Amino acid sequence: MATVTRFAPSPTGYLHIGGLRTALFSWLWARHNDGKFLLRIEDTDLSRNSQEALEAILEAFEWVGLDYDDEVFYQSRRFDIYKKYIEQLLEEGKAYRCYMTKEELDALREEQMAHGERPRYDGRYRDFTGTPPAGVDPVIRIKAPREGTIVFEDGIKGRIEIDASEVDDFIIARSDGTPTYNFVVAIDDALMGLTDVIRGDDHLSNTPKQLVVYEALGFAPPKFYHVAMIHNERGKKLSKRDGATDVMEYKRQGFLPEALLNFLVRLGWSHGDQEIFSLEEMIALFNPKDINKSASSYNLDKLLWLNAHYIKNTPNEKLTMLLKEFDVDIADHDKREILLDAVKERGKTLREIADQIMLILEAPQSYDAKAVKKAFKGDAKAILTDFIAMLQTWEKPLHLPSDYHAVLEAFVAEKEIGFGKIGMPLRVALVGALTGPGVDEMMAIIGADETIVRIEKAVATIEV
RNA sequence: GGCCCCUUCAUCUAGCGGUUAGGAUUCCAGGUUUUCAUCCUGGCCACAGGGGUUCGAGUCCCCUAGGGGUCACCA
Repeated sequence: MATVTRFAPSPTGYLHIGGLRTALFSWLWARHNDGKFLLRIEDTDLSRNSQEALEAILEAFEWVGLDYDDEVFYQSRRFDIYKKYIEQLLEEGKAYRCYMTKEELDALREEQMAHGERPRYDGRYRDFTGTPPAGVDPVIRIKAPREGTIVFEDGIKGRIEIDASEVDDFIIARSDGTPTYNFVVAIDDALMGLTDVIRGDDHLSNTPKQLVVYEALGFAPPKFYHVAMIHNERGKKLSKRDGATDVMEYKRQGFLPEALLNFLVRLGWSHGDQEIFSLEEMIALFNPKDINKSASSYNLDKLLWLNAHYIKNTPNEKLTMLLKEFDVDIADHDKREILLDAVKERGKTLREIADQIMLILEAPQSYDAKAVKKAFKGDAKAILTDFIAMLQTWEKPLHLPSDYHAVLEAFVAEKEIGFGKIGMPLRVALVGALTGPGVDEMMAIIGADETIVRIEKAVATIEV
């Protein structure tokens, strides 16, 4: 039997990073087995859905490159299917109408709480045969087993046993006739042919309910894998206050999708000591049996490290394209390769790379005070002035970093000075700071004319 | 609170009865780099606690503590 997995978000907000991880696990497992990965939109609560949320989720999927098979399933378009099964259960006596109003239910709950009991439906209409109260639109409840245990073998947590008393006759259709979550999930998972359901372990307590539905309908349940949550750096549930939880926020911050996926796949899953995984390797090596039982904490440093790694290994052509999102267009720059090679190992995000590029391409507006103090001293002014002269009278071509390097070498030889004597003030003159790529590379990138302009401008600021 | 799940360095993790408890990120120290970054080398740092079982326990069992999840006419 071919593996079928799914991701089933409700369109109530953006795609959460935790959701992406379970989606990734499901996707990997389907691809690993040459199976299917399906996308199902859980929009049965008509009042909470939004089109924007749905589009945001699909956009995020596209960005990270997770593709899904078949059409997208929308639960809101499958109400007649659910209705059929509700009627079937009603006829078979496996479900029943409950005429308790919301108010009565609330009152019952309060009373139970007051007695220190667990709030729970008391089953008062389970075997009701009398005349229903007038003016009440009933909900429909499913008959859950009254004794025994509900058992299933979780692919990650192992054997899970829940006492039947923990599962009450839960509502499968609201008083307006719309079906509820645990009911439709079970039906769809069965009808869509799911073999493996990989989801967050916040669903662990839903599983017994869904198994009640499987049982009532005579469906064979899939294999369940409940993945522990991702916590924040303080071990609490990941929330908006912990920084980015929206997948698309990572794009905006300059992360590469392959870095994000690599980061997420290692949160709760591992393959020996391996840290770097290409998508192909993930597909080849992933197996849900290797998923960890325990919750993991989000760790930005590691993501940043991975992102830097992937940026370093991204071809310049692709980098050029990606950088356009960050207002850097160097597609037509004749020293593009030198520029990117010089810069791609100096930033952890595309945004940082973009900043580095602009730092080189644009003449400095100001000079870092510390750098000035360190570099523009002694005979720096005279040295820079003489260097301009040498550049202007240089006879050989000036294109590559090596060409400029030759000038530099000739200069220090003639002046009988150390490299640092010219290197430091030159660096500050070019970019206003004592950091960045080699000065010969920077000169090659901006060209001899611009180099001279920048040095002249710097020289003018040096007193003495 | 009931029920369920979880517990190895600060963090992600390896381990599947016998290991100097390994790797990665962070941090620190060197090296490379005229700077910065990269890169390389080295270092610091962990089996939550207590009982068992066993010749032997991070690994198996029990208890305690801590953390998390869930208890809707939401999904």
